[in-house]
Amino acid sequence: MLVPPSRGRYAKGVERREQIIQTATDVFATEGFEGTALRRVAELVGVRESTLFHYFGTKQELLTAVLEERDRRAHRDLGGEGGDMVSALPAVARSNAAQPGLTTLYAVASATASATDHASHEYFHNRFKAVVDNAARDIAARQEAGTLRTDLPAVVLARLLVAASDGLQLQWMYDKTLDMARDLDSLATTLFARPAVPNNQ
Amino acid sequence: MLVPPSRGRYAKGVERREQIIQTATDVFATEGFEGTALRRVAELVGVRESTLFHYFGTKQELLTAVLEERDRRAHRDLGGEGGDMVSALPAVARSNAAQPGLTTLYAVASATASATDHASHEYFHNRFKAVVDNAARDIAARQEAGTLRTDLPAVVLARLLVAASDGLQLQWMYDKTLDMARDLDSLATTLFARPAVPNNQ
DNA sequence: GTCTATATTAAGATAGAC
DNA sequence: GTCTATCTTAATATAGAC
Repeated sequence: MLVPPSRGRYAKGVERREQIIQTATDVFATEGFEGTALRRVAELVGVRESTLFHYFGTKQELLTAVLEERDRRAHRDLGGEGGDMVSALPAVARSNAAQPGLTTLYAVASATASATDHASHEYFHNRFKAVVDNAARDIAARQEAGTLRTDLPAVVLARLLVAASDGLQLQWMYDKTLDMARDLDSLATTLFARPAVPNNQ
Repeated sequence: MLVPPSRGRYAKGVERREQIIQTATDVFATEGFEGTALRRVAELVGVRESTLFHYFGTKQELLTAVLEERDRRAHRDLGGEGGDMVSALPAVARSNAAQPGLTTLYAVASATASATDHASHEYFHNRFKAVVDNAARDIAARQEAGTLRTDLPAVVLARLLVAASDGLQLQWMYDKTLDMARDLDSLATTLFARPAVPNNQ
């Protein structure tokens, strides 16, 4: 990311890299992160532990790669760029509900990495900024189009939308019968709706 | 709990118990939970480690006691029972922002304890239920009083309010310049406001 | 003042990190 | 394999009921 390799990665390396991330995703999602030794991941991939460290210098770095890959997939699955985030969040929630292990992994990591010296701190810091900014851009566009309330700044609505998303996820982790997508949809469509001009009082 | 003590706790024991919780609160809030040995807490209290284990069977149990005491205090500081939760949350947020360590401790623990076999799982499960129920009761009362929108069920609004609260806290952990209280106030007063009856369109 | 539950500690087993 | 932190067990000191 910082220094591009002078020769580029060999095809085999790229593939192995993906394979490790995929396996680590499964293992971390199933057995947790803290409690799991990289040995498990290495065994399932069919390589030595040292091979893992060749690709990812530390266990935390591998975790960050897993989370980044999750982001990339979510992004891909929900169609391209920044647009339409308000209506996309319920779908994201539905997808997350279908992957309890991975979703919990994200939640735990996001809370744990808040210490500034934590290895994944920068990742989450940037992620929150990017997600809120994206949402704000989308919301601002809708406000200009007249389909969203304008009595609060787009950034505030964006923060609240993202916050509700993460907060509902936490509640869902303790009660899997909760329908995050439904509640988020209520927020996005009903609460964010443009209030009618008052006719009296 | 199962067998009630035949004689009850001595005054000395009650006091020491409180002292341990207070010290553990400071230590965990400052140095974290995972990374901290109970030895540190014992030293600061001025007792042996085994004394800690006499009062709290496990480290997790001590953590749960710390979190419960935090709840009790927050409850006390904001005046009595369930009422007025909607307008109280911004104040809670302000109070939390003034205690970054303790707030982070709660956030990390709440995400970590979601596994059903985790020692603090039941505590958080009950807590979420109680907090959302309280909020829902308050919101329902305001809906009947005509001061809150009625186009969404009280429970949904309650879940969203609590979710926004926890979610904003997470964002704040990565950007301490965020004003959680202000955003929460916008949610509670503006978004939850009763929409006017439309006059046209 | 005696008695026994509770408070405290000492010593060591176990498990996990490095 | 070594080291450190968590937890157990058992034994001693002390508070407070009677």
